Amino acid sequence: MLDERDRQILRIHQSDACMPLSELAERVNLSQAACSRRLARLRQDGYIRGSLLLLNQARLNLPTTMMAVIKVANHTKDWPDRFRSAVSDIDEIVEVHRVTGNFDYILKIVLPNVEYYDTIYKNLISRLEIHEISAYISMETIKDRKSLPVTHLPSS
Amino acid sequence: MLDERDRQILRIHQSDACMPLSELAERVNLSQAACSRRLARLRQDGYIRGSLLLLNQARLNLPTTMMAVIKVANHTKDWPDRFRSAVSDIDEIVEVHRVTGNFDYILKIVLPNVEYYDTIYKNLISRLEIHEISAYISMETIKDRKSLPVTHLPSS
DNA sequence: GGTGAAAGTAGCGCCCT
DNA sequence: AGGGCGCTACTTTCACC
Repeated sequence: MLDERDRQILRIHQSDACMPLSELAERVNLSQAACSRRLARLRQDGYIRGSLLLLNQARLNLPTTMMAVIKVANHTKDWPDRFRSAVSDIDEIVEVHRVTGNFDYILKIVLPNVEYYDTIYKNLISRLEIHEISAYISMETIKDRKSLPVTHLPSS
Repeated sequence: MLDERDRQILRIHQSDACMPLSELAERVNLSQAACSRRLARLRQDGYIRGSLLLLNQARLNLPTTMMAVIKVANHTKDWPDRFRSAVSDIDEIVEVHRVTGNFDYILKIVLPNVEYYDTIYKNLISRLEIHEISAYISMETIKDRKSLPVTHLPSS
């Protein structure tokens, strides 16, 4: 289990993967050696899976975010694999969840503009039998924490 | 504008913020100095906004992901601010979009379990007048690329 | 854009508390 | 389990070509 120090390390380090060990150690009031040991353990135990560079979506000419909900036409045996491979192939689809309730899937899509959605749409319906698909344009991203809360860990 | 090398750098570096310059330079067939100069420029021009540590959601006791859609009861003047501050305060709400169409907001929520959603729900309705809120449990995350496609940039 | 040297870091082992 | 030290190896950065 993790103690408060470990949680602090994850919380602070999470938003800056490139933070030098010296700074991280200082912020959690630990020597570099101790901090390095803890980091190694966190990595070892699978708490830390990797690091990412945070790119500027607008700069990459992807200012538009949309969400789409999909209902499947026929829940055939080969559908899951075909769906998976279709959404995998489309780079602009960044996130896909299979969900309970009156939809089957919820997608997040990033695009150069709203019109470009049509390209994605045509691509999808050309490869899959979709019963219903509705798209929602994000007018404003109110919150987008790329980090996770470190508050639900069982205390040690 | 960016040339193919710059795009390559972003594409490769994106999925590993901690990749040593030596490796990055080698993979794009550039000297370390040249690669470093390009990186500095990309940073300067705002393509790179920062870095993140990718944590293991399950390990953090947050194995459950849900999506929620919300319709506002009354579109009053003070609603946007109150909504923003409510969702900001709730750590488990990781993403919020204000959208067009027959919903007003779409949320992404991470949780220790499905039951915990009730806590979030009660928290939200205690602070806001919500006309309709429906939650969808993610049974399976089919795709979740934390990186962005680097394919829509105007070629130089 | 390439090269080479100089300064700064990380990571490791060690021993001690 | 943490602190402090010294070591080596590596990374970054800066001059210059």
